[in-house]
Order: sequence, then structure tokens, then C-alpha cells
Amino acid sequence: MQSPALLANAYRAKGRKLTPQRQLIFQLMHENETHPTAEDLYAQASAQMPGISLRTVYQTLNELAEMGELQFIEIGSGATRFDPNVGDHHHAVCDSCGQIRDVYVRGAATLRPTDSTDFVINEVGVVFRGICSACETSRRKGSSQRGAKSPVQQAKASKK
Amino acid sequence: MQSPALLANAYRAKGRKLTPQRQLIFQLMHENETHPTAEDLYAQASAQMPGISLRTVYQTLNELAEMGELQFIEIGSGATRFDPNVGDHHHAVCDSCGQIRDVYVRGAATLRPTDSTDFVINEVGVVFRGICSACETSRRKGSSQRGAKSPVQQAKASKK
DNA sequence: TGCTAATTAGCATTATTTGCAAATTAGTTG
DNA sequence: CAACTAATTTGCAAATAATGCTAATTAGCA
Repeated sequence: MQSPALLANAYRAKGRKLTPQRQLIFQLMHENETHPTAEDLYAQASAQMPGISLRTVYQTLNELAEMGELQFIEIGSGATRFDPNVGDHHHAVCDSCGQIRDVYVRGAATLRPTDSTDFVINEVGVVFRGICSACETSRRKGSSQRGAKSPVQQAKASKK
Repeated sequence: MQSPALLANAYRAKGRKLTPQRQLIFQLMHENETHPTAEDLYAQASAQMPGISLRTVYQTLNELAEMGELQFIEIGSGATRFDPNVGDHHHAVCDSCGQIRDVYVRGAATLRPTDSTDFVINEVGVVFRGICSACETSRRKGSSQRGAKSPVQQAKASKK
């Protein structure tokens, strides 16, 4: 997404108001690579602006998505996550800690199904699942994963 | 997933009981290419077995996933969908009707991020988004999509 | 300074999924 | 075939995620 300053212009151009709540969310999302959930953002926003409502956070995120300034990521695990990177990139998800990382994949845009040619493709998304280096390291140190969970639970586990 | 008959064996082997509810769900999911939600299945199951509970449907689906007999698909749009195809395939999602189709993609498994080499990849998933032939056809016939929705709403729209 | 349409906050509501406990039952044993 | 017991099913409450709605507030303009 654009810088907070440029977003301000985009908002004015649309007859939208530049409220302190929106400006705060612009700041928090700008170049944010953590792929936060609405709740995550709400927590951060509340710290700087006590009283801001979760409803407003959702509303602003939806606006920004509508304006093409950010995208939704819904890779299992419950809550929608928000990504200010709207360029041509993909995601790597750690099955252990749930962290999502932006990655770039050569040739992804030209992938096509070998069958079903009767489908107009607008977008191609690639998701890698595996173990991030941080988790891999701590795993080697002995703290093995006990109590393997069902796929759903595993997905949800990274929520809290 | 395996045929209902083979699944029965797999269940017995694990000391699990072969209840009528489970057998019905085996049948409904076997070679099911519609990627149904738990509610979808519950509706179908209820038609054949009035009184079956939604709770049992969820429970059985979770069991099957744990046993590796089916996988969860969580491509936005709210409810988790279930796929008995656990082979190496990918998905094409229609942005208009929400339908999900299984597709095969050559070379998908060997895709790698150009950066972040410090990530152990276990799985690569490709999702195509676009318009299916059925929607494309009806669109051309004039019934254009009015009232474009926000990304979230668009995703949720295919729910009901 | 005042006006007004846009926005916010708060609460209710919907949707999805799981937790829990009591009632039921499949499969085994005698 | 009857009895037993652990597994299973139900039904309901609860947790989570996100939106609808409305009264109160406020940004931006005249």
C-alpha cells in the first residue's frame, strides 16, 4: 500500500475524511510485514489510541482492501490476515508457529492447470507450507513437538 | 480417500466403531468432487438419516482428516471445505459462484521461492482465481454483476 | 462559527466450530 | 444370545470472527 501521506490524498480524492483513527491504521499497516489479523491491529492501535473500536479497525481495513491498498490472506487458521504488499508475491506459512512470510516465485504467474482450459484465470497464488528457520532451530535443540494435533486444530493452534 | 469398504477396515484396525453415521459420511464423501462444507454434508446426511447431528459430521470429518483420508480447504469465504482427493492436485476457484474445482499443475511441486532459502518446504499449493465457464457464459448473456462487493464480502457471498 | 454528511463506537447478531456431559450403542466376551 | 464397556452420538453452551445497525460524534467546508 501507499505511504500514509499519499493515502491521505487518495482518501480526500474520494470525499472521505481523514480521521485520527484512519491515520493511525495507515501508519500501523504501512510496510507492515507481519500479516496481522484485525485483532492484532486493534491491540496495537489501542495502545496508542485507547478507546478506538475494533469495529473501526475492521471498517478501515475493508476500505483499504476495496481501494486496492491491501489484500486479505485467508490461509486457514481462523482469522483473516491483512497484507499491505499488493505486488506480485506469494506466501510461505510455518506449520509450527503460524508465521506467514512474503516470498517471490519466478514463473508463478504463468502456471496453468494441465486440464480445465475452460476457466478464465485472473490470479495465481502459491502457498508454501513448511517450517521456518526459527522453528527448525528450536526443534533441533530438543523441544520436540509433542501432542500432534488434527489438521484443523493445528491450523487453529497458531491463533492464540 | 479410500472406498467406504476399505475405510471400514482402517477404522476397525484402529479400534474405532463402524457406526451408521460414519458409514453414511464415508459414502457421501467418497469421490465427492464438490468440496462441500460441513453444513452441506449435514444437509445431505440429514436427508438420508434424519436426526444425525451436525456435531457428528464435524467429528467424523476431523477423524478422516487426521487419518489422512481427506484434506481441509480454506480458501477464504468462511466455512472450511472438505476434499477427499488427497493426491497431488490444486484448486481453481470461481470468483463469481465460489465453486472450487480440482486441477493438476505440472511442476508445481518443484516451485521454490527465489529468496528465503531458510525455510523447509513440506508442501506447495497453487490456487487459481478467475471465472468458471458456466459463469462466463451466463455473464455474456447479459446478466452482468451489479453491486461489486468488497473483497471480504465477495468471498463471503458464495457462502449462502 | 455552524452545518452536514461521513464516521465512530458499542452492542446485537450471524456464522462457524469446538467443549462438555449425559444418553446411547457397536463390538466383544462369556 | 445376554451382558458389559469403551467408544460414540447428541444437544447445548461457549468461543471466535466478522458484520449490521443506530445514536452520538466529528472532519471538512461554507
